[in-house]
Amino acid sequence: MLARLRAKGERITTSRRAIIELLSATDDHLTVEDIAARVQMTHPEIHLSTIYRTLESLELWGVVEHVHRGHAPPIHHLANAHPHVVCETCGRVSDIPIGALDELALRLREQFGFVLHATHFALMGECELHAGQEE
Amino acid sequence: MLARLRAKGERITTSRRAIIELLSATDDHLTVEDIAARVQMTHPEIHLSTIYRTLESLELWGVVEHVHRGHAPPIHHLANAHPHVVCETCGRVSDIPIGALDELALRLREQFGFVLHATHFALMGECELHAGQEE
DNA sequence: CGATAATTGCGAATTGTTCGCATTTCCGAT
DNA sequence: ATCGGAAATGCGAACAATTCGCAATTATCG
Repeated sequence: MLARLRAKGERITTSRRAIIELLSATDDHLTVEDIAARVQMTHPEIHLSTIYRTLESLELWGVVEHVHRGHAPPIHHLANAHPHVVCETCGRVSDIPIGALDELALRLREQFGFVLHATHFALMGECELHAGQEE
Repeated sequence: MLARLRAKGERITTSRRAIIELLSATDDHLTVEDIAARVQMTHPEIHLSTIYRTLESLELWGVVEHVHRGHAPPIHHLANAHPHVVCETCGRVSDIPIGALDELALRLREQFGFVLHATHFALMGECELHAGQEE
């Protein structure tokens, strides 16, 4: 993976390595703050703004993606496109299968010419534990 | 509409009246900043923080809703639940039919027990003019 | 190694939103 | 009509998340 970046002619720096390793090691859905906290456990010198910039670069290179979750800050993970659902009550993020939005995407494209980016936002609602409550 | 609020025992104030009138008069998708600018044309004394609080109240009472749009600030409109799509390139917001997400909602509920709030976030992607470009 | 362009650390600036609090306003009871 | 008290407002300060400018550092190439 680092090799892939090197092949692209990008530099391998401490923060890039640290963030890629962190995201590779977990399936969690991490906010920038989460990432900073964990990266800084081993590399306290890595500044928050560097994390923002690193994530931005990694995203540009297709290594990382982020997902918007309404009121909550976005989450980041290795590029591995699948849609997400977020419970508006407890904040839990769950993955849903790749393809779950295909039918919708097709319909939007045919009827409105709109090309859905199904992984760049979360579907919001209530998980089974909180269904029925309001936000 | 104002009568409906009065019936609920809520007070009718200048900012509440102004915001309801503004939102009733347009189909646009307005950010808080848009709302402030327009309301303040006729009521310059209405403070931005009042607009936030008024929108919060109106939302609590089911008169107004807001929709999240990823990077862009949320938009507000009279409660009139239907889903939205947002072009990530030009920012344009379009309404899509009530029910366009029903099938998806049903499937999420059956398979994951997840109750979709189909109008509390926008579907992101590219409109017909910008399809193919990246964010 | 040494040059050089990319990247970082850092703090300050921005943006969007919330809060505390003194003052004002709404509205039901007088 | 007007009074009293709760509710809402205006205001500025506080906050949170993110971006920026810039000097110092560092990864890579020759």
